[in-house]
Amino acid sequence: MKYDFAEIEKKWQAVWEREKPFRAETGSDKPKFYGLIEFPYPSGQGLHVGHPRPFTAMDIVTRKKRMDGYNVLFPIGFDAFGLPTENYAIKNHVHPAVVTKQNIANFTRQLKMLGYGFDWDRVVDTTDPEYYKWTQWIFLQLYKHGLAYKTTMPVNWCTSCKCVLANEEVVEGVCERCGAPVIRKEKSQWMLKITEYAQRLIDDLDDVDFIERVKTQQRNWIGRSTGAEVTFKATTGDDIVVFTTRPDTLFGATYMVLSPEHALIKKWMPLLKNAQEVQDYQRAAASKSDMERTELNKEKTGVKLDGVRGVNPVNGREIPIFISDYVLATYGTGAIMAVPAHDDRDWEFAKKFGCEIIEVVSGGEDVQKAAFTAKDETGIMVNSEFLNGLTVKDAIPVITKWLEEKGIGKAKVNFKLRDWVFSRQRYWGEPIPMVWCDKCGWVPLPESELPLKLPEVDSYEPTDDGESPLSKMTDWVNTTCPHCGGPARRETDTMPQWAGSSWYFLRYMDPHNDKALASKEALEYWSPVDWYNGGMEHTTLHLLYSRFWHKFLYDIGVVPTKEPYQKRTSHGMILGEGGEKMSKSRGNVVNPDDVVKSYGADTLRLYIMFIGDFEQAAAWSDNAVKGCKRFLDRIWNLAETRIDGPETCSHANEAAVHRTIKKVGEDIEAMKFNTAIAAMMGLVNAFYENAPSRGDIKALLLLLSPFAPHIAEELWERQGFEGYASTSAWPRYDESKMAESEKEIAVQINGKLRATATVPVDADDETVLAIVKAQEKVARALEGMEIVKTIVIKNKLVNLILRPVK
RNA sequence: GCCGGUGUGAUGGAAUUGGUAGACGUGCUUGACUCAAAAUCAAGUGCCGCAAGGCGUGCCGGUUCGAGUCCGGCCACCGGCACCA
Repeated sequence: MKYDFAEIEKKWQAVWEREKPFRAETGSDKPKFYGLIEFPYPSGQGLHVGHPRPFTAMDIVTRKKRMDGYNVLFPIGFDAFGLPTENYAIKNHVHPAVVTKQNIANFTRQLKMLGYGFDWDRVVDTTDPEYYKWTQWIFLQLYKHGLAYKTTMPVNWCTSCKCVLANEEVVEGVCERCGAPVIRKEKSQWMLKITEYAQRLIDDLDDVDFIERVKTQQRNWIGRSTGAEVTFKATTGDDIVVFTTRPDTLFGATYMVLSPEHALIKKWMPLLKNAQEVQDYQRAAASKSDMERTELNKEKTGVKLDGVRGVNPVNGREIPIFISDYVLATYGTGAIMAVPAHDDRDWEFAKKFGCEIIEVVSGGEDVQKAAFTAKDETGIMVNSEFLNGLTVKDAIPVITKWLEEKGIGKAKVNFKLRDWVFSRQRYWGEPIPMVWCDKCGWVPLPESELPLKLPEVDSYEPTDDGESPLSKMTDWVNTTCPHCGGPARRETDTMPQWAGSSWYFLRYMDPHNDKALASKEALEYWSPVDWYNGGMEHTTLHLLYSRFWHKFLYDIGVVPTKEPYQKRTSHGMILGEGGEKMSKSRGNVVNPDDVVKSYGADTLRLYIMFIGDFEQAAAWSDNAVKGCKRFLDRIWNLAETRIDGPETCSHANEAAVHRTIKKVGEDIEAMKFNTAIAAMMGLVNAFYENAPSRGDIKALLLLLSPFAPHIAEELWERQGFEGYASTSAWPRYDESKMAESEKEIAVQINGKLRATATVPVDADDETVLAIVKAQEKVARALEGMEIVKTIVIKNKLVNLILRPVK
């Protein structure tokens, strides 16, 4: 019979549906393993071939863990709030909830078609009120602990989505999602104080097993820098506080720069002789978009304040004050001391505006020609009174202590991370459970009133004035104040897409609980997630946000661990056939439905893991898919009919079987799925040379089971083995059975490969040398030569160093 | 500019602690089966050379009996951050 993958896959999927062999059991005595993948956004296009890569990888890992005797939680759900659904709803006049339902049904069909061992009883959907009740609950806790606040500030505004964005969602000045330009807009927004957790979000990376590039990317994004805050006096008597990472260069500060938005400028305006010029500059800076500010990151501009000067506190020198947009209002204190001799940006500005450049660190080139910025021991302090002669490294603590003693400065740490803008002016998101009362201000909804459900509306379009569509729903908006009972209005903005995904992994632990986001028992049992695989694009978004929420939940005693995820890995993208990104416009999108139809789910699973290094991007190849199908066909041919005999390995294949068991097991743990499959292919090739015994086949089917579960199960049944392959124990290997009796070793002469020799394994050096020297090629090379040195590496090689006999 | 990653046959990619470079797959060549093709099975396939032999892991140099792997110096490409003081 032919390998009828369609029939076989249907058959076993029905068995899994009925018998639920992949259900997780909270509280089991077995050791637990929680494997997590990023839950998909159920788009209208359905699953993309990019999805099966991480999904199959974690399916393999968890299937193996199950076979190793673990109680495995491998859940799935849907991150279903979001703009594409809402936009589709607007265009087609369907309710987003209806669209979401259809899309989830389609995704579910596709995921089941691929044979993943999810626990389907634990599916979560972020748009389900029973789910977002708890998202809202977490928001209320954040509010009650002072970590959610509403404020008016300039925010990122996507001109196409008509919606504010978090800093993390702006990439090179454009919207991360739609690519439209982002402008600055003053809006009143809910904010979450992620900055309060900045230090811990860095520190606790030391305790988790994340791949290095994830850790560094998070550290870079949080952007910690240490230095000092120093108070300069202005000639008006005002204090100007600056932040610097180089307090050692204080004696070289020859001017100051304030950001155009700095508060003191307004106060000084009447004193300025060039007030008009200053105001013009402020206006010009304000109208620049993010794009212009970053892209035009070239020529420095600025205006000198005419009428006010600063005083350098270390030497009492009066220095000019400028305003310039190269100083950011949102970082540090929005003001700097400029040390042109030792900072590239200050140097450039000083050259253009003719400011004095004073060297205070020697060891570089002429500071009139370029700034000398080295921070290490190469520089020695000069022109700096009591710091002279010290290295930069030694000078920093000395000057910091001095500033503290004089009361004009102190050590200070700054972060690039900004608070999280948490409001969106859209319909399809969680309503923010807050009420505005003219008498009481912002009042949180009582927890008993959760979930605050989205109202039914007719139109989901954001309003032209940038308000949420909910603002038009007067019935819903107008309410009573939970505090005083007077008339009040609901918050009409909704939460960002990232809200629901910030805690979903907790809900999986206890998805049907209506008393808490999850029971204490479930949280204690399953926490933390043991292994979380996901995309690099979520490193500064989802991963950072969910770590923040989890730390907060830990602080208020809800969750038992400081960190949500013990291990984080990341997969490379699947590219189109030509190595380009798959996209509808390029027409190179591969649909998993088509592949399954032509080759079957097992072939797709195998191919997507065999395609290359899991962490590296890989290009799809229709031809190479066939190789994986061939491999399964070859296994089918070997095992289609029952092989009788004892369930032990055949003599001829024993070593190969044991080596493959070891290799496949280790490779799965190391995410080297491609070489695991290569090893199995090698074993099958060996079986074509030496017919496999019943035991040989049994081992192969068990190894294959996590990768290609349907065919493995079918052949397992045909062979008449007990139970199911997918719930059997992972095979064991025996090192002593892996060794072969003979080994081919390399024979080098003067370090160059000249021959190979077959020697008994672990033979002593004399035996090996005797065999090697007896070889014709070696004997010929030895003529007229003497051996100067002999190197023998057991079971690997012999190297003879020769020179002519004199 | 800073941080991280990658560079290996026609091609996707393999190579423990430095120890036979190119596993496994694709493609290609040849043979078997077939009226024929596909499929399948078998053999071959880094480059130059009839051969002996020589040359080969982005480039230059070094350490070593021996370097894809270690050290120094470059180049190219990919990703992240970017006027963060």
